[in-house]
Amino acid sequence: MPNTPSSNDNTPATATRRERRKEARPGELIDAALDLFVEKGFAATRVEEVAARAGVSKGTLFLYFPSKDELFKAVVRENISGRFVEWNSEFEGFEGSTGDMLGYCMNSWWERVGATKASGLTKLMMSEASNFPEIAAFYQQEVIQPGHTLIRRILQRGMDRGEFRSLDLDYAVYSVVAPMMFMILSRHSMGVCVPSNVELDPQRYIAAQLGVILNGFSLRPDDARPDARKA
Amino acid sequence: MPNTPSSNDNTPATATRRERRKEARPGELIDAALDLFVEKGFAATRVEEVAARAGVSKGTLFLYFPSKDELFKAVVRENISGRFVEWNSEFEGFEGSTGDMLGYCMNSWWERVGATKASGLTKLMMSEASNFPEIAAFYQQEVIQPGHTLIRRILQRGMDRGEFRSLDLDYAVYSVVAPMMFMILSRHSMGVCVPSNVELDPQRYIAAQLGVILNGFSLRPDDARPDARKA
Amino acid sequence: MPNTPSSNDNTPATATRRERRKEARPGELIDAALDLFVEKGFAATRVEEVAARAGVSKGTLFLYFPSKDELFKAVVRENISGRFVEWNSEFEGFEGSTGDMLGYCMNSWWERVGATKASGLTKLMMSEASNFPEIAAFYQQEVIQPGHTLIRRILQRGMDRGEFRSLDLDYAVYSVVAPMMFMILSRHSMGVCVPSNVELDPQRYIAAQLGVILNGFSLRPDDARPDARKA
Amino acid sequence: MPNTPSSNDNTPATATRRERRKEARPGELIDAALDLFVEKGFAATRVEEVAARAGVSKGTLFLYFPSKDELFKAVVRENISGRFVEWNSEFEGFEGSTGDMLGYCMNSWWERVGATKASGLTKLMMSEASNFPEIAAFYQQEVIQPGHTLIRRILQRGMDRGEFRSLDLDYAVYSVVAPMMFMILSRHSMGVCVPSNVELDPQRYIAAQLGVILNGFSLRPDDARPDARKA
DNA sequence: TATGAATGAGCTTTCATTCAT
DNA sequence: GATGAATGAAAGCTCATTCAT
Repeated sequence: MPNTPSSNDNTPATATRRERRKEARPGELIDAALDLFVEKGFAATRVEEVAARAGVSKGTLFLYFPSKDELFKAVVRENISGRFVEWNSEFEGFEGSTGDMLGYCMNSWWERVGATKASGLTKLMMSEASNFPEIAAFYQQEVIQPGHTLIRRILQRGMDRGEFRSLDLDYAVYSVVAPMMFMILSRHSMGVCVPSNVELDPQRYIAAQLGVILNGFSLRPDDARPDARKA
Repeated sequence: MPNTPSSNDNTPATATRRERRKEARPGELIDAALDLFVEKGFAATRVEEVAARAGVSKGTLFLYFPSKDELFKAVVRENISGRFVEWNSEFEGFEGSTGDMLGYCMNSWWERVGATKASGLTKLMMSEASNFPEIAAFYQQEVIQPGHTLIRRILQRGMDRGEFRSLDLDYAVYSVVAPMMFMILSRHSMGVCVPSNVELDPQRYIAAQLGVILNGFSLRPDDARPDARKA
Repeated sequence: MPNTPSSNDNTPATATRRERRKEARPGELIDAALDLFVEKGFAATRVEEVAARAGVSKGTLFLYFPSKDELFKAVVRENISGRFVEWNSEFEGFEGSTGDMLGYCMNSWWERVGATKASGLTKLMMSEASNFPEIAAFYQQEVIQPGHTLIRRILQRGMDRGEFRSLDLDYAVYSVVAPMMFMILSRHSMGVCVPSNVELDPQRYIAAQLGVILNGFSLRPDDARPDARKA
Repeated sequence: MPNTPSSNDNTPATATRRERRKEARPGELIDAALDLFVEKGFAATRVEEVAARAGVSKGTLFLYFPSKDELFKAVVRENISGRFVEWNSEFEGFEGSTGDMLGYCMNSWWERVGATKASGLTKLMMSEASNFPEIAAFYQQEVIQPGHTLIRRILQRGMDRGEFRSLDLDYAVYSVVAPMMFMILSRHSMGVCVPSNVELDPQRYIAAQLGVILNGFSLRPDDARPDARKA
């Protein structure tokens, strides 16, 4: 609220340094944790390191997060699952073609997650999910489910509006998801996905995948009739 | 098999049973380790388990591999060896349409890799590569490069024969690779890829992805005069 | 109670509310601590809980008691104060048989101590005494000594009046004390005294013990010529 | 088996030092643990101390006992619950009067448990049971239950044989148990039970309690008739 | 005086690695 | 060569105690 500076005049200037610290702490810890989790993985990151990077002691971390698990969940919430409300509402208000919509969706996902440190969390889950079932369940519920639901709704919209051909929805979702996941992996897995000395250009990569997908989803001349009657 | 000594005639007669045992040890340990690393991940696998599964003691394992890290490296090196010779020669002799070829390729990859223990190796690399840079480089050279080259050649063939539209080859490859990698992940990562209580059916999955891809690669009516109207 | 100032007239008018508060603090903390120490033991009670129950912050507790240990000592000291004056005077005036007297004594002890929070103090001493030698000495002087003396006097009265047989007084005292202590333990020690799913009924328990004790103290026919035949 | 030295001749003298250590380890650890648990309590004893006192490292302790809890259980089994088979069989074979039997029982309990370090375990349970429910349940099952059952059987025998009067068994048990527990407490609780400068003499204490109890259990002249017909 | 954020020693348990036998 | 007993560094978490405000 940069345009309502006077409205805070009654907030005492006495908000002490300590109080300000206290409010900032969770965020500082989450930032530090994101860095380290992404860099070293969940198991290999020691809470003491996280605390140290945030400039506090081990005990202080546990003042704000009751366990390492909860710290991780907070990191995920802050960096990924929190985004879905925004995306969902963008979907609701979108006016253009479903193809544009899908493109917008993939590109903005890339900007807000894929290109950021947050994408490291996805990689991390792939590596360590099986060792931390509770975290895996959380991630699955907070990230995977909403993501799938959103994409499903987009594809459904395309079919409803006659823009896409009739799709096996349960599986078509993965035509969108797989390239994105793959992109993340390629950025975090030391060339285990992509030939060395190749650096994928995200924009071009997304454009290419989108091109194939949209062409793949589109009505073929012969599809005109069979689907027409479906409605 | 102490009672079938003659069946081993091709082994030098000078190799006593003990020596043969000794030579077999590393292989047995590597097999056991592959199973366990794939099943539980690198960190969660205890060397004692590996030794036990190979039927030796913990100490013995360290006789053959100086550390757990080295054991891991041996596992990967041992299991990657010319996996592409066969496929390449099949490509040379293939007669049908490039669409069929791609379908054959994906399905046979599934049968020979995706559905087998070998896919565990892929998963292993994705999870652990960043901790073993040398191994990642090795894997990338022995597996990633040849794989990409093969798919590239297929797509090129499709374009050359006028079956596929003009593709950005560097990126189109991933339309094929990504869904396959994703499939492996979903099978090895405890549902961090796929919503819980959904079990992907490989055949249906591959069929669906192939459907989208081939449609996506295909010439559109307007493509006849390639890219003319795109602008 | 800001609106009932006159009701406190007997408090010196010079004591401001804040000062009164301040004087009450230690007592409130000690009460809270007694409850919690009894309920959960010394080690398992967190000072923060004590402070919370007393309605102050952790820091405030340390303003009044320099350490958890000192808090414990204060709890015991504060709760032991001339618990035996009353009983002693009742003993002086008692008119009935010594058997009735003992029964009265045990039952009233149960009502006034055993069944109340005060028994928690006894339990506390039994559990923690060895960690607080000075306190143990204090308790022993203020509680154990007077208690023993009282019971001794009762038994002596019984012998003097020919109601009880000749007893080894130093040890007979424990026939009375032991069952009472045991009762307290059984009520505070999670069934380490009494088989699970058994809940002792105090009245019945006391009646049973008293029955055995009185029968045990009573003159036997042969006791007429005391101890004569024992050899 | 000091009289069968030659029977061990076939044991190879090659039982290495290491092997001998290995067999002795659990016992050494249990002994060390008993000492420390009794001296400092369960919670306050660190496993590292136990290991150190047994002359091994922390890790070694966990080679033999999977957790601190299990170590404690082993200590209890070794020092208390193991005794009940012996006691029970002694009960079966006992020929004398039930009074003698009870006396024998109390005295031998004193010798084998009460007078030994093992009695510290009982004190420990009273202090810490509520903080370690699993251990409390174990103790209750392995020690309290069998003890009560044994005493019950003795009292029942006395009643069956017309030696004891009709007793409220559920509560009479405590006439035996309470004095014993009390004795233990007095030895471990720094004079919280017994006046200072009094050192209870166990033999005399037990004799005195037994005297009162047996007299208390015995048939009174008037009991002769009513109980006589009960049979 | 009162607060409560911050600290850090201390505890149990795990497991790769060593080495005497 | 093979064993497996022994080691000890680490790691997550708790809580009495301190001290800036």
